[in-house]
Amino acid sequence: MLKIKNNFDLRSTITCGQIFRYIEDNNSFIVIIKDRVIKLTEEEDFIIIESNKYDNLKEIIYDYFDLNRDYNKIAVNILKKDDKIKNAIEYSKGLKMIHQDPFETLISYIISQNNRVSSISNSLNMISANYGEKVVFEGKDYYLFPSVQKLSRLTIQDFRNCKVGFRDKYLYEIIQNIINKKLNLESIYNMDGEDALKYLMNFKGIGMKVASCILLFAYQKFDVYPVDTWVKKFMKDDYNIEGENNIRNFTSTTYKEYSGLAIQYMFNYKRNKK
DNA sequence: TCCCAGGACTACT
DNA sequence: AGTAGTCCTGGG
Repeated sequence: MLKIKNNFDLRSTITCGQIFRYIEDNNSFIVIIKDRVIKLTEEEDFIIIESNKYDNLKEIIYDYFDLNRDYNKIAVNILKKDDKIKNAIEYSKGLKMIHQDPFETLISYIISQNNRVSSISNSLNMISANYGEKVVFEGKDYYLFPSVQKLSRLTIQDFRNCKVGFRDKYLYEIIQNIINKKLNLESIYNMDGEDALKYLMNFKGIGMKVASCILLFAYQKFDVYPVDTWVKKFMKDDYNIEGENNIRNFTSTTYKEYSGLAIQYMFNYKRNKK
C-alpha cells in the first residue's frame, strides 16, 4: 500500500470525461496505467493506493495525475486574463489534466468520433480483453491496453468485432502507418500545438476534435483544445459568443497557452453543475 | 420498430 | 470554400 497526500479532486479528475476505461468500486476508482492495475481510495487527508506492482508506483501516479504542476498558479494566470471564468475555475478546483499514453489516447479518441461514452468504453474494454495482457489484482482479471505491435496484427474485421463500427478501417490504417513509420507518435512531443494538429489531421479518421483531444490529454499541449457542445453552451450563456470559429478566436487570444485548461474548466462546470 | 446522438470523410456544388 | 449525406452502435 502507498499513501499520498490528498491535494486534488480524484473523483472529478477521473470521471470528467478524459478517460474511458476506469472502474468505480464502492469508494474506490480502479485505473489501468501502463503495466499495472491501480486502485485509488480517497480519504480525508490521503489517497490510498493499491496495485499489483509497486516499483515506481509513486512516480507513475504523480506523472499520470500531473501532480507536480502548480495548478493554482495557472488559475491565477487565467483569472488575470479574464475574471468571468471565476465560477468555473472555483467549481473545478482540484481538477487535473490526466497525462495519458499517446497510443491508447489515439485509439480511444478515434473510436470516440460520433460515438457515446458507454459505447467507447465498451469497445476499448473489448480490445483490451481480446488482445491485452491479463493482470490479476485482488482476485479479479484486468487487461492492459495492447501494444502497437499486438494491434498491428488485427484485421479490419477484428476491429469491427470489437463494435467500433465504421471506424474499423481508420484504426487499421493508422496502426499500419505507425508500423511503417509514416506516423511517429514520439515526434509529436517536439512539435508546437499548431504543427502537431496539422500533422495528426493528415491521417484518415483524425479531425479537429480528435486531434485536439489527443494533444491535450496525451501530450499536455495546453494551447490546443476541443470545442464541444458544453463549451459552446458555456460560451453562449456567459459570453454571448457563438460559432466554433468565434469561440476559438476568443479562447486563444484570451487564455493563450492556458486555453486547454480554461476550456476544461468550462466543460466541467457546464456539464456537471446543477 | 423506428429514431436519435455523436465527428469525420466523401462527393458533390 | 462550403456543406448534405453517410457511416455504426446502443439506448429511448
